[in-house]
Amino acid sequence: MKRTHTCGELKTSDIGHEVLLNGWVAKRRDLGGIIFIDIRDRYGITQLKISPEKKSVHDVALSLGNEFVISAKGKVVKRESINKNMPTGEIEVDVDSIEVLNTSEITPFVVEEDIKAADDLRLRYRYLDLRRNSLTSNLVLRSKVYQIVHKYFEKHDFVEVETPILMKSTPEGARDYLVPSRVHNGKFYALPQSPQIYKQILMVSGLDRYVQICKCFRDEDLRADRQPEFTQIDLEMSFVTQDDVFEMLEGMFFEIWKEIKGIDLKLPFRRMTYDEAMENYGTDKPDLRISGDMKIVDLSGEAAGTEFKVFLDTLNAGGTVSALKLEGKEVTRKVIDNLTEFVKKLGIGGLGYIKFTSEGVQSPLAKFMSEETMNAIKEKSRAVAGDTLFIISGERKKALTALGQLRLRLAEEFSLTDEGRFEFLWVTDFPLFQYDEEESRFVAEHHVFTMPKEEYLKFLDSRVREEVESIRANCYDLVLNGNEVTSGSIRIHKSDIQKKVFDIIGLTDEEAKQKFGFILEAFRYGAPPHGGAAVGFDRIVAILCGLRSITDTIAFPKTLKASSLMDDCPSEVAPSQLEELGVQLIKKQG
RNA sequence: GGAGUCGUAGUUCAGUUUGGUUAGAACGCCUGACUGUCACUCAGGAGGUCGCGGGUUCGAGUCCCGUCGAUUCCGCCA
Repeated sequence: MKRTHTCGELKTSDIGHEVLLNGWVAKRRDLGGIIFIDIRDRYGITQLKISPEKKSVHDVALSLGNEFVISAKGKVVKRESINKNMPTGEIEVDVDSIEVLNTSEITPFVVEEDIKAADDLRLRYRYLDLRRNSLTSNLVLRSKVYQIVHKYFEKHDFVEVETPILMKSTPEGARDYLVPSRVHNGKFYALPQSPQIYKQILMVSGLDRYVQICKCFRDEDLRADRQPEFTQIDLEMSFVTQDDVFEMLEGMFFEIWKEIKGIDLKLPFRRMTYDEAMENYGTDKPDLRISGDMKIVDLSGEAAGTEFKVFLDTLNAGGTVSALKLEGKEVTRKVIDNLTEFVKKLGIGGLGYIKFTSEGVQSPLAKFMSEETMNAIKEKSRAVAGDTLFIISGERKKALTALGQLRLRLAEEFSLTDEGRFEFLWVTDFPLFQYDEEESRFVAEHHVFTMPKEEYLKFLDSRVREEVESIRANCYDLVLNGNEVTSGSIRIHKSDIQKKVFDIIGLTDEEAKQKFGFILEAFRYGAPPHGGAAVGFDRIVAILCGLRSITDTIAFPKTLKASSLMDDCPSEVAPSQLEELGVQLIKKQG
C-alpha cells in the first residue's frame, strides 16, 4: 500500500518499472473493455489502464466512483496515444491490482480544475475545493514564501518572538475581537490587531531586531482583500531611520520575487510623498502599471477663465477643477453615461468631458469658454486629436479622490493596466492626524506611536485644524500594483512627544495611563529610537498567485459576513459556558 | 450602517420583462452498449419546498413587502 511514486512524477524513463500509486479517482473512462482511470494527488494526475483480461482488477475498476481513495499497483508503460496536455501524458500504468482504501459519497460538486460551483458551496466543502491543483498550488506557494521570509530575517540577525494572542484591549484603531475572561469575570482580553505594542516593548528590552509572521484580528467589515483574521510579517528594528527599514524590506521582496518568480526586482523601489501621490493620482496607493501613467491635471487656472458656473462656484469655495486624460480611445455616449453615474455615486455632481478630434473639440463645456481657454486646456493637458479629457470639480480632496477612482475605472474599462508588471512604490510623509468630523476630534492617521517629522514638532502644541493636519509623519506604506502591501513608521520613543500626541487625539492623562500606562512606563527606562513595519502577507501571496482576492491564499477563509461556512462558525454556546464567563446575552431591539 | 447583483434539479444556468397546460438545458448520478480514451461516445432513466415567511390574485418561479445567505462597492479598516 505504500506508494513508490506520486501521481505527478512518472516519465518515459520510468517505463518498465513496477510502481504503486496512491490517490483519488479523478475520472473514470469505461470504454466497455478497457478502462482508464485518472488518479490524482497533490503532485499531479496519472492515467491508469485496466485491461479486461485482468478480470479481478477490472471488476474493482468497474466499482470505482469519483473521489474514491485507491492504491494501484502495476507497470509503467508507454501510451499508445500521447496526451501533450499533461506532464505525465507520455506514460500510463498498466494496473495489476487496485486496493480501495476508502469510498466516497457523490460529491456536491465535481472536483475539477475548471470549477463551476458557487463560492459558498466551495467554502462549505473547502476540503474538496482544496483538492484542486489551482488551490493547492496557492498554499504551496504561500508556504514557500513563508520559508524565504524566515530564512531572510534569520540571515539578518532578527529574532523571531511570539507575542500574546490574548492581550489588552486598547482604544483607537479597528474594533477589537474580545475574549471574556473566566477567572476575571467582567474583564476581557482582546485579540491583537497587530503586535504593535509588544514589538515596541521588545525594542526597549534590547532585542534590537524582531520579526514574526503572525495572525492579526480586526472586527471590521470585510472586502475581497480583507479577512477578519489575516497574516502579517511584523518587524521592528532599533537605532534605525526610515531608509534602513526600506532597505531591509526591499531585500526581502527581492528574494521573494527572485525565488518565486525568477525576477530580479530593480532596487531601490521608487518613492513618492503622500502629497505627491494624492495630487497626481488621487490616492495614497497609486497603481503605476497604467499605460500613459494618467496623472491628474490641475485645470483650476484655466477653469477660472470659463463662464461655467459650477466651476466658478467650486473655485470660489476653494475647490479644484482637475482632469484625467484618456489617450487615443474611442469614447461612446454610453461609456460617458456610465462614468458619470460612477462619479455621482462617489458624491461628485457630474462629469465634464472634452473630446479632441481631428475636426475640432466636442464638449458640452465648449459653449462656456472662449477658444483661447479651450486651447489653454489642451495645452496644459497636452492633449492631441483622439484624446478625451474627463473633468471633475469639487472640494479638493474629494475631487482628487474621485479622480483617483475614475483613473482605475478607466484603466479597467479600456484595459490600460499591464498585468504582467510589478510596480513597487514607497509612499512617505503621511499626515499624522486627521480631523474626524463625526467625533469632533483629531484621530491618528496611522497609529498613535508614529513619530512626527522633526520640522513639524512645533505644531504638536497647536490646536488649529490646518496646522495639526499639516503635520507630516515618519510614516510610510509600500504600494504594489495599487495595493497597500506594507505599512510602517518610525516610532515615538520619548514620553514627552508621546504625551503631546495623546493630548491632540483627546486622550486625557488618566485615560492614557489606564490604556497605555505600561508602554509609557517602559519608555521611561531607556527606550531606543526604533521603527518598523508590517507586511500584508496574504496580499503579497495573492499578487504572486495572480489573484485579486486573498480568499484563495487562505486554507480556511471566512465570508464577507465573517463566518466560516465549513464549520458553521461563529456559533451559539451553551448557557453554562456563558454563566461561567459571567456573560449575559441581550436581545437586539427590532 | 447604506447601495447594487445573485438565490430555480446534486452542480452551472435558462425561464421572471408581459402572472396562465405537465418548470427546461448542460454537466453530474443510475441502467445498458462499446477494447485506446483523456470534456470518451451512444441509448435510456431517476432527480424540483423555484432560499425562507407573508401579501396581492381565480391563479405566483414570475408582482409587492419582509427576512436569510453569498458577492461587489461606499462608510469602516490606527
